[in-house]
Amino acid sequence: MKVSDLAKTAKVTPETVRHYSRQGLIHAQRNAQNGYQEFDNVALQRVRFIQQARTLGFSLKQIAQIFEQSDSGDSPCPMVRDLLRQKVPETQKKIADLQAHLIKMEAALTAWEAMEDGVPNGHSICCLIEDWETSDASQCSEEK
Amino acid sequence: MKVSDLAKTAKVTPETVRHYSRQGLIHAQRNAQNGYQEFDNVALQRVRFIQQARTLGFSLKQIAQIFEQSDSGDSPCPMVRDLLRQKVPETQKKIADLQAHLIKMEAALTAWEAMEDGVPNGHSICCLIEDWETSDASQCSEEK
DNA sequence: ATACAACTTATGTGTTACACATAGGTCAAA
DNA sequence: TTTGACCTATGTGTAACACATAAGTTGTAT
Repeated sequence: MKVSDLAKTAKVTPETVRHYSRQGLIHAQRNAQNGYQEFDNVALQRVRFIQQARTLGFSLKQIAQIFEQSDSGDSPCPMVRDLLRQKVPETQKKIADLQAHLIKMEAALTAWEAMEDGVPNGHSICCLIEDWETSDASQCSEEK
Repeated sequence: MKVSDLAKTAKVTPETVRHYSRQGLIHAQRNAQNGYQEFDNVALQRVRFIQQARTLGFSLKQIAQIFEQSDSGDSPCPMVRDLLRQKVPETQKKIADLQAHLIKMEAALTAWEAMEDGVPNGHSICCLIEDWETSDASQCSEEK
């Protein structure tokens, strides 16, 4: 398989394949005539693995470590398990943060729906954001 | 206020203040003697505004646009409202995605708890990730 | 046969929002 | 006056690619 064959099969861009190759995440034979990269099914499996791991929030660096473990004959599973265990609370926090933002955004939009647009008056840029913490957008448009 | 005075008051790093200044998000007078930047309360207000807007997911580029609107005498509020309206569904999607990942991660961790570590066998890197889609980690460790 | 589109290569730059390092000038206190 | 803590500008690094460049290669259609 050449770069774009692998890319199509794995449903990524050719650039992504080259990126992984440059980073040493996948390996290729070189065609002696033209220097083109030639990938096998192991590379395909790895690209698919990378995509899976990426959607779980693993970085390429972490994925590289997983491959190193695996290549050296050790099971990467304990490491993956540890990484996942760290990721669970991180993900929970991200969700909580996003939900808090969402609630504020929706509240602000609702409050603004009936409101006049505040015109900048030299000491206020946009009350919508400035009054965020107080969640009090009631005095947003002060004077017309 | 000098760079680090502003930084301390706004609770950001001096680097962040310089970054905003370089990007033109805040403006400074220059001390004629030594070329140091001299900030006023408007700059402080802006840095605080930027922090608020950043936690809402606005990029520095978007914030710059808000300032431009504001500086040219127009109310940035309609723009901010539009941006927020876009952000609500984006945020909802992010939350949904993260929750889906979280469920899978927790399920995988539970399934693995009782499991032996799979040893790489040449065609499997780490079943934990490979069998992600199927959510079926039962045949993870095939042979010891 | 040859022109042409569509591929490949390596390399370098842009993206985001800073953090950090460098080299050097400035300032207040001891 | 020396130290330590500040300031300056500039350049590099981060993550995971996307995109542009210039140049060689391949396959197909004419």
